[in-house]
Amino acid sequence: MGRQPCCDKVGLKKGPWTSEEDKKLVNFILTNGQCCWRAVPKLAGLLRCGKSCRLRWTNYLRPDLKRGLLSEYEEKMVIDLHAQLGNRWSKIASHLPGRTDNEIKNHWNTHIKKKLRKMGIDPLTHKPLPIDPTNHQSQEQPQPQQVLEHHQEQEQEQEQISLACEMTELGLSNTETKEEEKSMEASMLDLSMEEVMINNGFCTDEVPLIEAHEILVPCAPSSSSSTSSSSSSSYSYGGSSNIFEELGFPNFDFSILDLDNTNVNNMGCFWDDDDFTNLDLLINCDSDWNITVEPPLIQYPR
DNA sequence: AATAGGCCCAACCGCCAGTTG
DNA sequence: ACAACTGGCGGTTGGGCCTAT
Repeated sequence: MGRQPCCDKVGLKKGPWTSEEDKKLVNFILTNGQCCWRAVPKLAGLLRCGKSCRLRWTNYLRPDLKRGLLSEYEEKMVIDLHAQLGNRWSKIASHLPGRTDNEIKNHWNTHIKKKLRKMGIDPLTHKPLPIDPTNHQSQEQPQPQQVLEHHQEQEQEQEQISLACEMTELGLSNTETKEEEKSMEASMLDLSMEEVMINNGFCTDEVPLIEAHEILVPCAPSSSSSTSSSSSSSYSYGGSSNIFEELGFPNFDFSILDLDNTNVNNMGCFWDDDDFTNLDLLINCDSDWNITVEPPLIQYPR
């Protein structure tokens, strides 16, 4: 017997999500939590495949997502992690709080790959590209000495980044400002050579991934907007630090969550019974969404 | 102003691993 | 052990936006 499709595709909508659909999905998940995705579209009144709902939520609607381009610091981390993990985007994303695998994959394919090639580095192997003898005069192609120098720079950077990765593991990531990044780099440089040596053999597979409760969710609009820039996307909700705001939900301040509480973990705690008081605050307030909150149907363990 | 081409990213597809009965 | 099923992952693509001509 063959594998069944993930959902009954007849009559299902495909393509870009409308804000109305987003509202329905967000409303449903805020009310009921993340449950069996297969059931979500039916229960939420969406003509979508469950998989599509899950993707939309995880890649776009999740309130803990950072928006905007990756900062230089994040980019370095991605490069370093890619060198160690390869195209395991979800693993890489797990080291960058607020970033999705899809986002990182896209950024890699559109920006970083090109950047590395331009610098004479093979994005697949992270080693200097072989010099094309037929094109050695090319301006694009760096001279061997340049490549070597750059590679040395890269190695130095990677040492720093490895340390940064470790700090991320410790929950010290999520620097929001250039100043913080700089001070972090500075403090990284203060670490002993011994630590640096240890980190040369750093392997992310050998260390636990960052736990959800270790992720500090920014309350204020992310400064990523500053890094994200001018060229920030003009897509429907692009550039916003808060999708709820964009969708017409009142601004959701994550500071209402007690981040020091060990029970608190990113979204997990979000759905705890105690936090529905906060959700009430969020959902019951005036908005043209006319959201009516019913008691959570089922609390699904995550 | 028109348009062709490139860029970017949200979303889809197909496969795989894990879970359940 | 096996089939059925779900969730998750990585690769790919379609279409809107941007820019150069």
